[in-house]
Amino acid sequence: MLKEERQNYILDKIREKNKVKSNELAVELNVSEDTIRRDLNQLSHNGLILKVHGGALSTHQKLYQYNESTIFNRENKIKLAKKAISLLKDGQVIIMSGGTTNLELSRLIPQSLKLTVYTYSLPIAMQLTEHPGIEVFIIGGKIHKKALVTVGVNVIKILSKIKADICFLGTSGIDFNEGITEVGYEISFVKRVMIASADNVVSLVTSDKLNTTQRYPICDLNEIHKIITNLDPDDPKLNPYIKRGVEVL
Amino acid sequence: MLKEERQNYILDKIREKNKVKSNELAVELNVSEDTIRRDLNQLSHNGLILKVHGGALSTHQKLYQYNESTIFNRENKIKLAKKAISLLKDGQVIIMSGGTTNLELSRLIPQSLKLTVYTYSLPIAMQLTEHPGIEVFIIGGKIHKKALVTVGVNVIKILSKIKADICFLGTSGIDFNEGITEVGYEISFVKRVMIASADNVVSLVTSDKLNTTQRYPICDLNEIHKIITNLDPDDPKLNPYIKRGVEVL
DNA sequence: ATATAATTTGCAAGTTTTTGCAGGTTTTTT
DNA sequence: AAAAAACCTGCAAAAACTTGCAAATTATAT
Repeated sequence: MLKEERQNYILDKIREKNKVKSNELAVELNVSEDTIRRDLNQLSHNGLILKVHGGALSTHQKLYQYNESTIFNRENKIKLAKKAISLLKDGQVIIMSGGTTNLELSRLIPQSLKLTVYTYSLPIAMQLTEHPGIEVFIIGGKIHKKALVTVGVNVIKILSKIKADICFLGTSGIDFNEGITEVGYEISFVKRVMIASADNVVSLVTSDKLNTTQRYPICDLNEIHKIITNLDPDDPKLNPYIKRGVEVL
Repeated sequence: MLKEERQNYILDKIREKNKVKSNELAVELNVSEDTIRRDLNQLSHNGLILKVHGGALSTHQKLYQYNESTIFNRENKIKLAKKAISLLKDGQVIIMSGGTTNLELSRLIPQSLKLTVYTYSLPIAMQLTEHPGIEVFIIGGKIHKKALVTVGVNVIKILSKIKADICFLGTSGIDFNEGITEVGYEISFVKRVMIASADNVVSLVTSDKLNTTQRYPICDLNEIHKIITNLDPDDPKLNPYIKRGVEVL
C-alpha cells in the first residue's frame, strides 16, 4: 500500500468518524505506529487534520462546527447517506434540500467526485465548501432562522430555472396514499419546485418518517423516482412503496 | 477516547446545558474525577469555560461556530467593531461585506437593535441568525470556497437593486493616494457595487492595512464617508486621511 | 535492465504526556 | 462543628511520542 493511499484512507476515516487513533490505524493498515504518526504529522502540517496525543481529529469542526450530538438518529442518517452516494457520478448537477440527513450526505461525499450542487441551506452550503471537487451554489433570499434555509419568491424563481440530474429531497413525511408531505408552508412550496426541476427525484427518508403525514402536501408518490431509507430494501415496511412503482434502495 | 475528544464533549455539553458537574462527567466519559478536573482546569485556563467548585459553567461569550483563535488580530477587530456599532440605529438597512472584521461586528451587535442586513458572506449570515432582531438576507450565487462568500453576476445584480443606509466595507488595502484596493478580482467588482448602493459607506480597516495597496482598485477616498480603525482618531497615521476629507472614528 | 539516489519504514533508546491513586487540604452541606 | 464532597499535590505506570539510524522500498538515471 502506498503512502498516499494510506493517507487518503486516514482522511476518509476522519471525515466519517471525526477522529482516528494511531494504534487502531496501525492495525487496520498493517504498518507500525511510527508510520501512522508520521502520516498524521504530515497531514496535520498541511492543515488537513488536527494532530493530538493518541491520534487526530477533524479540523473542519474548527471553523464551522455543528453539534453532532444534536442530530437525531445520526447512525441511520449515515447509513442512508451512503446509499445516496452510490447514485452520484462525476459531472452531475444536484439540488439538495435542507435537513440533517442531507447534511450528513454532504459530509460523506467522496473527495474524488466532481459535482455541481445547488442548495438553499446554509449549513449544507458551508459543509460542501470543504469539498474540493464540488462547485457550490447557494440560493439567496431571506433566511429562516430556525431551519437555516432561505425562503421566498426569489428561491422559487431561481430553482425553477435549474435543470438538475438529481434532487435529494429531505422528507419529513411519506405515506403510500398521501405521498410526500411537509411541516412548513413555505418550504412545501419550495420543494414542489425542486421536484419539477430535476430528472431524478430521490426522497431521503429515515424509517421513523415512513407512513407519517404532515400538514402540507408536496407531491404524489409517482412523482418521485427513488426512495432511500436506512432499512434493508426488502424490509416488509417498504413493500407498499415498491408496489406503487417507486424504486427503493 | 482521546483527551481532546473528551474536552470537546465537555464543551458541547456546556454549550447545550450551560453547566456541567465533575462527578457526572466522570461517569459519562468513564474516567476518574481527577481527569475531569484536569480537563476543566485546562479548558478554564484557555478561557473557554468558567471553572467552579463541583464543575464548570459557560462563559457567556458563546463561541458558537467560529473558532476565535483563528481570527488574526482579534482584539483590534473587536475594538473597531464597537465603534462601528455606534453608527447603528433601529430600522436601518445594512450591507455587509465579508471578512473577519465584519464577523466580529456581527457578533457584537446589541440584541436590542432591529435591523435588516444583506450580506454575501456565509459565516456572517450564520452569525446574524443568532440575533433575534435582525432580518438576514443572504445574496445567492456561486460560493468562493476560501472566502466563504458568493460571487458572480447575480450577486452584482441583486446588490445594485438594494438601497441601504450603511455599507460596512471590510477593507484589505487603503492608501491616501490609491484609495481602497482589493486582493481578489471578483470581489473588487462586488465591492464597487456595494458602495454605489449605500448612502453611507464605512470602511473598516485594521491598522496593519493602513497605507497598503492591493492589486485591484475599488474606489477613490472621496467615495467613502467614514473610516473606522482600531487606532485613536487623532493618531498621526490617520492625518492624511482626515485632510482628504474623510471622517475618521 | 541495472545501478544509483531518494524516500519510506521499522526499530531501539530515551523523553514526555496522560491517567488513576494515595494522602492531605479546602469548601460545602448538614 | 462534624461529615461529606470536592480539591490539590506528588507519584508511578502505561501509553504515546521523538530522534537517530539502518534496512527496505520506490523513483530516477544510465
